[in-house]
Amino acid sequence: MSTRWLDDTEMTAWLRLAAVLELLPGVLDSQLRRDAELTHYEYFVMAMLSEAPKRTLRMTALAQRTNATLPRLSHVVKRLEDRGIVERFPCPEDARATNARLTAAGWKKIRATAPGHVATVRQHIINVLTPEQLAQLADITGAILKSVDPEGNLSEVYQR
Amino acid sequence: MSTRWLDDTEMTAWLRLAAVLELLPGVLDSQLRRDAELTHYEYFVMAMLSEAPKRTLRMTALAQRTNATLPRLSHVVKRLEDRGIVERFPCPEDARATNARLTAAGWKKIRATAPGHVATVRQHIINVLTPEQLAQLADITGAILKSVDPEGNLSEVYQR
DNA sequence: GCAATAAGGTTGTAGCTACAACCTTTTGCT
DNA sequence: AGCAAAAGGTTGTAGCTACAACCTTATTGC
Repeated sequence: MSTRWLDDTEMTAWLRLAAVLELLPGVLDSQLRRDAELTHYEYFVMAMLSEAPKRTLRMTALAQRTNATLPRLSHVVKRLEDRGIVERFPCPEDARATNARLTAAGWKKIRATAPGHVATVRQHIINVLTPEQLAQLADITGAILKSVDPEGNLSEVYQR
Repeated sequence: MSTRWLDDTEMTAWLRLAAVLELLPGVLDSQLRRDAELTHYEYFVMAMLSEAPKRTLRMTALAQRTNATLPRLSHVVKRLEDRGIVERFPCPEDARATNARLTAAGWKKIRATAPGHVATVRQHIINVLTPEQLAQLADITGAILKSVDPEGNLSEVYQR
């Protein structure tokens, strides 16, 4: 089985994407950690809860929306719970399930934190791209997500 | 200071990019871990060494090319050294510096591992994009890298 | 010349994630 | 009904990364 290697164009695109994968998470994490003692993933969990009805979601649904495994989410939510940012309670309809809800303190915290985070995203992503490039980026990442997560088990943000 | 929030187009592009940041590393890592007991970062270190003259680079240069901090690289190289994949030796020109060199076993290992890794990259990135999108991706990631790493301290893969 | 500072690396450790094991409740089958 | 399998979560732990502290050798300033 002979390998088809990457040509120059393919290699450049891939190397740059790999560099972004390596560097961008650190940039996001360090702003949030400095300004709010949060990781980007923790922020994202709070953001998804804040947009949900009653600021509540089942753990499984929350894991999907944050593109994470359930064990990872479980650990993160426990830490957020210890900090008074979220609370967990059993789901009435299904005794197996657990609901996670953003507390009042958590709601206050994400409202205080969001502006700085959005500014960071603008600074490094939105503002450095043209509107056309932004649309291209949505299409490109949509295609990649479709192949990385074919069954749509995780986030559905890439679905039309 | 009032915040300018993200509109729908901006939000979609960013949510999808964030999902890729979260999911793609795991896909790459698990293929390499399964087939070669390597993380993607370890593979990348080996790849950069394999393309260098004498398969040797100074730690600082290697850290730059792999978009990593020196402490992280130092730990990784130590583990690779324990496995006989790389070797370290003092740099003759500068007594402070350390050189890292890919061993014969390391060279053999990356040659054996590369086809599977390239196939994974093709499957999830290259093959799901058109040639135009690939060029767009290179430009977009280039712009992001320029803002994330303005001084060009790290990788120079984004420079024209 | 010789401190002071910078450059190049290594090491220790806290904290986060992946993976596996486990428990409980629900669903499906017959 | 009753039992097997699936769904929903949690917990334990190994391993990797970030951050800070530290050591050694070069370079700079005066």
